[in-house]
Order: sequence, then C-alpha cells, then structure tokens
Amino acid sequence: MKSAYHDQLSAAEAAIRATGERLTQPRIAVLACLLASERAASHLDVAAMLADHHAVDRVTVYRVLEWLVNQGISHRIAGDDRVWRFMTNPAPSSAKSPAHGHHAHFTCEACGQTFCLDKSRPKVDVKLPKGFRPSEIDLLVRGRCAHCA
Amino acid sequence: MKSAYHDQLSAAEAAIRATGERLTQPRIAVLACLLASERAASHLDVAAMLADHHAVDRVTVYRVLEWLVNQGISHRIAGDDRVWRFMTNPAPSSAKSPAHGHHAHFTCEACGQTFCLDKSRPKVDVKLPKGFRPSEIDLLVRGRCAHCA
DNA sequence: CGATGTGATGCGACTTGGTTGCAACTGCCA
DNA sequence: TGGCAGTTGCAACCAAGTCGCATCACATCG
Repeated sequence: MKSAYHDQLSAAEAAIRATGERLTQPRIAVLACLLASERAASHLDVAAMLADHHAVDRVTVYRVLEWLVNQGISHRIAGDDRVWRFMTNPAPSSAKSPAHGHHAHFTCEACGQTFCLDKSRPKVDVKLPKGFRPSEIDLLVRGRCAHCA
Repeated sequence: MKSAYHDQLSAAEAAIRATGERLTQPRIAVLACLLASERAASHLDVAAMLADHHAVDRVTVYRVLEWLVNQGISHRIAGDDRVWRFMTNPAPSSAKSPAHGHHAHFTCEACGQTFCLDKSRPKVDVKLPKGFRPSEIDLLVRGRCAHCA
C-alpha cells in the first residue's frame, strides 16, 4: 500500500535541501510525515507514523521538529492538552508578511484534532495597550469539527 | 506592608460565596492571589505568593484553580511554555455570551508575562470550513510588552 | 452549641511530555 | 577516500500535572 507518506518523501527532501543544511534520514522522514498529515501532528503522532517506515528515536523527533520550526518550514501549536503539535507552513515560497504573521487553527473538543484555517485568511483586529509591539498573532478556535458535530 | 493580596480577600470570599459552593480557606487564598495579580498567573506563581500568607498544598492549588475555571470565575491560558496560566474573568455579572466567548491575551517574548486584552474587545472574523461549529475563540498575540520594548 | 456527614485538603507516589549530556555515527567537503 | 562538524541514539533526568487515600473542616441539623 502506497501511503501519503511515501508521496511526500521527495518533497520533504527538496525542502530540506533548500535550506542548505544537512540532509539526513530522520529529517526527511519527519518532514514527510508532517507533509502527509492533514492535521497538526504531535511528536507522538509522528513517532507512530514513523514506526512503520523508518524508526527514529523519540529525542530525535523532538529535535528535528524544533529544527523544522527554526528553519521556518513548520510551526508549533500549543493545544489544550499542553502537547505541542506541528504543521508545515503553507507557502514558504515568496515574500510573506515577515512580522505580523498569524496562524489560525481549529481544535475539535470532541476528537482533539487540530486543523489549519490559514486558507481562509482570517481577519483580526486587536488594539494593544500603549507601548506593546506585536510580532505574531495566533488564533485558536475551539468547537466541533465537521466529523464530530 | 499591606499587599494587594489582602485587599482582595473579601472580594474573593464574596465571589466564592456567590457560587453556593463551599467556602474554604484555600479557595479564598487562591482566588485572592488571582485577583491581586495584574497578569496571568501560573500555579507556581500562585503557590509562591501564597507561601507568604497561607501555605497551600501544590495539589490543592491545581484543584482550586480548576474549580475556579469550572465555576466560570477564571479561565486558563495555554502559554508558549506549556504551562497553564490563570486569570479571573472580567465581568462574570450578567448575561454573558454563552457560546462564542473569546479571550485575547498578550504574551511578552522577553519577560514571559501574559496580559489580558479583553478590555479593548478585539474583533475576529474567521471563516470555518463547512460543518465546523465554533464554541470559543482564543486570541494570542506575541510580542514585546511596554516594559520590555 | 455540639454532633454528623459530605466533600475538600494534604501527602505520597506516579505519569508523561519534554530536555540534557555524552558517546557513536554520518553526511558533506576537500 | 579521509576527516570533522554536526546529527543521532541512548539513558538518565526534570517538571507540570494527576491519582488514591486517609484526614480534616465546612455547613447543616438536631
């Protein structure tokens, strides 16, 4: 059975190569997992997916995930269960808002899954107190997903 | 030295009494801490503040904090350091928006403190995928606070 | 005002997501 | 192909948060 994971291997490799950093097996495998996942994946999700294909140490998964965030390839989301979830950034290609970047996510209270809402660019209008300077805005919508409604 | 904590003791007592639930020392003490705090307080912040006045067990702090959230007196915020922070709700008085309640917070990347932005009711406009039903919206702004700017 | 029962507290042990230190290994460049 | 910096894997560790249970204290009732 050909999985979404395998379909993403070459894309993952290309993205990592584009960073100019080292191209290693764990990095390719972890990134392919993220790319293959519809929703935000916890380190555990990644480790589980990887177990079937290319076993990677728990710690390495953490480190690679952090590395991907630092490279701007993916971002982390703080969920309600105090578990980090990770997701690849949609369009790392061209001049995106460097500061004021904002992500929007939806967490289902029933199944716990987290989805990305970045497609329909949400509008946010906040007024900050004097002297406060924003760099990033995160939006988290809680509720019920289509499947659990 | 008369602290903000002492000033809030009676307010805390009143709020707890209003719930109809049991009025206990730890509940009063923890809530007074929250009321006295400008910013969102972690369980550790609370425990530290309490150590000077009325020592309360670590576990009890957790439980009281959770109880306060369930009572609608305070709410919890997921920070970037995967530590819950707590803050009393501004106006528990009258008909609050039951669904679609939303909180807005500001986290300073330098000092790590979290402030509440609910005063200047932020406007949020998100479009959810078909079938998704929202119940709550959380807004988290990251950046630098006036003090660390 | 003192007895009583429910439910909160305190304490210890435990779980778990995540981190650190270090030795072994591997991708890259010469 | 050799060398080395950077990465991996392993084991031990840390801290936030939870669980079970015996004890205590708040409110009610006699």
